[in-house]
Amino acid sequence: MFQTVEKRSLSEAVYAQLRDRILSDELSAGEELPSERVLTELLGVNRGAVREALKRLQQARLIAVRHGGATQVLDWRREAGLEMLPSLLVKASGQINTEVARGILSLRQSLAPTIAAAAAQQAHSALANRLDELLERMQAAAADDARLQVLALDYWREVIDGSGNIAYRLAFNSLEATYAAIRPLLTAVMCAEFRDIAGLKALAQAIRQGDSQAAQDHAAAHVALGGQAIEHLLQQLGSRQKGQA
Amino acid sequence: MFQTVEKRSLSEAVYAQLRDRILSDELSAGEELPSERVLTELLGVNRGAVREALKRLQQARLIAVRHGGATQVLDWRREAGLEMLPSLLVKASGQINTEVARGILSLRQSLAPTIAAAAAQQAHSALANRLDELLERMQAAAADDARLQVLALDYWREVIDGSGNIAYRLAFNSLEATYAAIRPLLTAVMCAEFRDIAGLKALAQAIRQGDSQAAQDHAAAHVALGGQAIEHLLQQLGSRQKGQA
DNA sequence: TCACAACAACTGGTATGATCAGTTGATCAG
DNA sequence: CTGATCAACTGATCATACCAGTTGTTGTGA
Repeated sequence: MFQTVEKRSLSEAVYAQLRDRILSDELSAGEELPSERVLTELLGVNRGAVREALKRLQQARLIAVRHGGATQVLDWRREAGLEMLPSLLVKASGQINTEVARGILSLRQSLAPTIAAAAAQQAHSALANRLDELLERMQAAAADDARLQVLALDYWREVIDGSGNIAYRLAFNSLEATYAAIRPLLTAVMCAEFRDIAGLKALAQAIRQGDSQAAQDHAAAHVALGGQAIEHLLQQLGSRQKGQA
Repeated sequence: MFQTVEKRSLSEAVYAQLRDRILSDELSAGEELPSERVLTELLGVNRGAVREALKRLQQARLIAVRHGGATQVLDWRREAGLEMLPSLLVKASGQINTEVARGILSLRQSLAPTIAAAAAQQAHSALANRLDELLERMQAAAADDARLQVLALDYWREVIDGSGNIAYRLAFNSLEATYAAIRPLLTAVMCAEFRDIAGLKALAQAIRQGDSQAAQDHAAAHVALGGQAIEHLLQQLGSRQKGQA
């Protein structure tokens, strides 16, 4: 019903503005940013706020700052990390970039089976027990798609933890942050996947038995459900946006 | 022969110190950071430097800052993205975290075949031509492992671009930044993979023919070379570090 | 003419101190 | 016990210095 109101600091606003200009190629790679003092005047904020925003851009590998020299825009396609996905997926205008969405889907469908297989190989009953518990909670909430979505994410988090691979975990974190940017949309579209509790149950069973091949197959089949649903939506979106243009 | 000397700004030093403390669990999730004014005194730098460092930590999803409230340390295992891999791989002490290294290897060996398959499906002759050109350059530099390494990375960058998937690209960028942190080591250890120009040639051929299955297989076989070499090294490292402890 | 030192005019980096603004918990009236 | 008030935190913003590195120009000497 209620949602926390968004409050944005100045430096965050500056960061978001510059980030979006860079990601939309309005500021292209190699281009030099105005000096901090000029930005201060252009944006009407304090130099500290500008510098804080620049530090964030630097952390995101979107710009390169050199003491005494000009600040350059980097090639985000070559330098940026997965944490930029949310900003790439939903453009500054609010529209969804279907190409990016397809890419994310593909990454997801590639990683999920691998992770499931690794989890089956590493962890067995302890993990499977936790998964079974989650599955019970999912069945109890079978009517509430939003709740199912949360539990499904918890489920995958457990599987990833079970794989013992921190790299998978970090990649998943970035993906999850991306989902969060369009959560309401996903809740509606991907319910076919959330409701496939049977698929997750089969996966848990495969993990319990340490059968990594079965785990891989069940994971692939499960995430394909959401993948198909989204692909269907993207095709609608694509033709609609094309129709508008 | 020569390498650029590293110059570190105050805010960067503060960032690095706090980041390492968080990633090493010295500062654990949920814990509250001292206030900015206190940090200023503890670290002996001005408040601006502290704030800039905190902004970077915030961008990296390592801390949560609330206006008026205390700044909390987040659970990096749950929040951080792939861009933290370099700092996780090589600990503050300089030692390599073998568990993280294995995770990275696994991620790499999972993604490479998928990406190769996608590239074969999407792009054909144009990409294959660029790859062939790179392969010629690799053959010309066959004696220079460091040069081969650079060209191999260029090769994969082309393949990823050919796949048209920006998510793969961003993940690759993070991985590449991780490699950069231990480049000299990799040059020595992974030369078996860099020298497998024949494998990359077979992959290029599969891409030209649009044979995604063959591309997937060749990619898997190729990256397995480096994977085995590193796994071998990690086992040595593991037993040596265990011997020291 | 050609190095090259010196300098001016940028650039970002650091420092200080004040003030605004949100949070928290204690206190006190109702 | 509820809810307003207030003091004491917290981070956020601001203005103004000055330090430090880079860059291009300018003038000097060989």
